[in-house]
Amino acid sequence: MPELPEVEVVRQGLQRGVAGRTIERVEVSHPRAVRRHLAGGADFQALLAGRTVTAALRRGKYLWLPLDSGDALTGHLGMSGQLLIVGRDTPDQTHLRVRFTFTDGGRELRFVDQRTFGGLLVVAGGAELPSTIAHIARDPLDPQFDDEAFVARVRRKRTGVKRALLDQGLISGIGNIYADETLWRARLHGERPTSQLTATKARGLLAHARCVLRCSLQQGGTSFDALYVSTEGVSGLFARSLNAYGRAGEPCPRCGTPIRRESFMNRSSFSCPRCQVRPRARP
DNA sequence: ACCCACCCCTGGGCGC
DNA sequence: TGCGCCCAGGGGTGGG
Repeated sequence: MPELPEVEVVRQGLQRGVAGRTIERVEVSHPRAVRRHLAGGADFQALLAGRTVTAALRRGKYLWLPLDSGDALTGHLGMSGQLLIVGRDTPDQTHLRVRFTFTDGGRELRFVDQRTFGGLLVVAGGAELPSTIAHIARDPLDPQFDDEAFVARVRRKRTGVKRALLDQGLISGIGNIYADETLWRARLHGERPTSQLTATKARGLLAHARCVLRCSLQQGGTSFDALYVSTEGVSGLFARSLNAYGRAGEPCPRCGTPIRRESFMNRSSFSCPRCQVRPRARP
């Protein structure tokens, strides 16, 4: 569910609400939430108790909290994960999976996840960059993102533009919503072969992606329902600014042609049939 | 290197 | 009210 803007909003909430605090106790109430911590839930809890969180960092859609031990509490929200910072007297959420209490007696951190596609793990020595995330590219809002390297790599690929935008090893943080919004802005169909992009077009694509991500971040991300919220339980407002995603049958805000929905990798793609002409040849 | 199907889950919406 | 479908912002895997 959450893509870069949503995850970044959560990161900012963690930085404000958890960084500098010392974990007292960890309760794992659903083993699936820590399935990627191969040593098991008891080990997960033991590695965290008494540790101080030093920061809240993000790469793409992954988050991590560096610890004073040099390890990193690492997480991915999957489709429905939430990290909520709530008072101790807040009733347990239906899908509460992991609870963290802190030695200062203040608000708890709770990992709540309806579909359990998300998960947490402690990566040994991963404070700088957890090894489990090392294969993820930088995101386009990262100051160290290398534009020209991206342009060269994307043009070398033999695939469609949408697949490239969703390739977290090439450019991270973009999911189905922001891929469709980026393509709508760039007037490109997602099946357009990346090899046909001129360097100028590729730079433009990147600029459109940045624009969409920044704009969404400013509005707190996209929330279709209560499944995506910040650490404070607040929904984002970017859904009202979507031009293509989820708008099948509604007029294209640019030309009025009804937005089409197409099947794509067992999901959906939304685009304007007039502004975003489907290429004839396959990638 | 890439593509596809399929896996992991729960729940909301819809037609019947 | 119930049932069976389809759908949903994620990634990972294994076979072709």
